[in-house]
Amino acid sequence: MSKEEQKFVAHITTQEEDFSQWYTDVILKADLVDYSPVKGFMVIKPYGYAIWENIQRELDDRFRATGHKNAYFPLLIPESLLKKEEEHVEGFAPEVAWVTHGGNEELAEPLVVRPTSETIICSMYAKWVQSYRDLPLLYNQWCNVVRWEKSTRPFLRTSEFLWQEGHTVHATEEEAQEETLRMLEVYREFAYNVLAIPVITGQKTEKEKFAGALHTYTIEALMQDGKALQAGTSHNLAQHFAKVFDIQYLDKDGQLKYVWQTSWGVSTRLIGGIIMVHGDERGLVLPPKVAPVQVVIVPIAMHKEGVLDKARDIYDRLNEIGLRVELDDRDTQSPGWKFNEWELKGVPVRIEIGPRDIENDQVVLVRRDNLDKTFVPMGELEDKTLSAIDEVQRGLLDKALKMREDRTTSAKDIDTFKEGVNRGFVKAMWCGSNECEDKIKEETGATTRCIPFEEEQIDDKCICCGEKAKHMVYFAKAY
RNA sequence: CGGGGUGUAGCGCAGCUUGGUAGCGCGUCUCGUUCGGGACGAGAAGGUCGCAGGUUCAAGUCCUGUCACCCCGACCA
Repeated sequence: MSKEEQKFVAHITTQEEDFSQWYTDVILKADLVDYSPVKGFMVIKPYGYAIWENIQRELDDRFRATGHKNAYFPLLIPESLLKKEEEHVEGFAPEVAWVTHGGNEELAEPLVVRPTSETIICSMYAKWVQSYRDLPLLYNQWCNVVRWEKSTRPFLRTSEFLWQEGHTVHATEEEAQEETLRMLEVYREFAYNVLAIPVITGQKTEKEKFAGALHTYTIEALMQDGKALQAGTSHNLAQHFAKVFDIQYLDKDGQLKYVWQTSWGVSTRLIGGIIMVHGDERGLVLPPKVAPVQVVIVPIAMHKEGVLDKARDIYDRLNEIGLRVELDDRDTQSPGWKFNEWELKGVPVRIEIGPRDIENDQVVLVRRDNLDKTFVPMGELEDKTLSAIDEVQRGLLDKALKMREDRTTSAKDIDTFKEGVNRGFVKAMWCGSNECEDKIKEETGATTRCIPFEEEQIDDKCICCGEKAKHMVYFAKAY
């Protein structure tokens, strides 16, 4: 590493030294978030929020394409509604925020700030669903939820977070199961193609499933420090909520029947995932598809005749073809300073334009993922920039795939297992018992991430108790 | 909620042991020179030392309490 680089990276803790601190340094210095006066609540600043907006747009398109409509349900839920489904209350009661007063009046019934909206939505669905002709209802909402967390970290776990929650009701069990898996696949495809994050898909164990669900499915991503991040979940709620909220419809055959339900969600936690999968020692590295700024233009010696005009011309041409471009024409910062700052902010492509380039009718193009520099003839500006954007997106995915592969092992014995979970995912056999799951967690710090859809036969015995194995499971330490 | 750490100018820190009128670097503002990987000179602005009590002639410094943040666990998206 050169002296200059050392000087720069000295501002950020290295990943190797302390990954958590690196994460905190990066999100603050890249201007994604700031701490608010309320414990556990973060301000998402414009640059961070723009990432979320891009995630929203990409996902929302996919939700619409699969027949869903957006709606909005209230923030506050009466205590009695939350308490209707037994497992659900038990799961969420310890972390809900209560509203007990309206103005100066104490409320007759306390309200909770939604930790998730199954209950209030079900109470409405009970009114809206009468006939099989009303089904299915395929609604989604973008909103905030509050869970009173004991320890918080920006994006990964905050007391309030932004998310989307899809809530659907169906006439049949099969339809609900199809929907559950359809949306999981939407998440998987989105993570892979948009966030450049390859995820493992599979089913959660009984212990790890959503409070009130029959089955929970998950997408699990691996971070560069070897810890797993649950990046999205899709639940088959069966008729658990339908029965307590009395959501029934009159079927073709004249019979009154309960609906079958699903719910699914991803949150601003995804932003934490992007940072920890792609980031490097110079800061953020953003996948072009969600980067708030895809191309930054840095003029060199911009006070000189023609430089700024040329830079504006480049800006217009790239803007014209639909790229998110920014021209950094601040006269308070030197070019070198700007290079470092935009790298810290993870902008996928940088274009430099100076007197020398103008003379040669070219620009300098630099990729953020590998810092490769190329000279691009002015006539090929649009083509070469677009292909560079594609290459960065592809490059990040390839790198993430390789990282996950390097950090995934399989284990037949507990020692190999322990080594493996210090590096990443471990594939191992499991007998299916809660006891073994607990014991493994206690001894190794690793939890079951999921029972993947594609299981391998690593062994025929449970890694913990040695009894006959039921499933191959992905284990990891998790966020 | 347990263990550890930190709160002093916008940011990063020193000062605290041994109480005596608050400092450094970066950034900011003005002017000039610069501009191809964190430029340089000159001048200037900016702090009730996290908050609340207490001890003292005197508290950033000592004592008590409290709040917040960070890290590691437990719990959870």
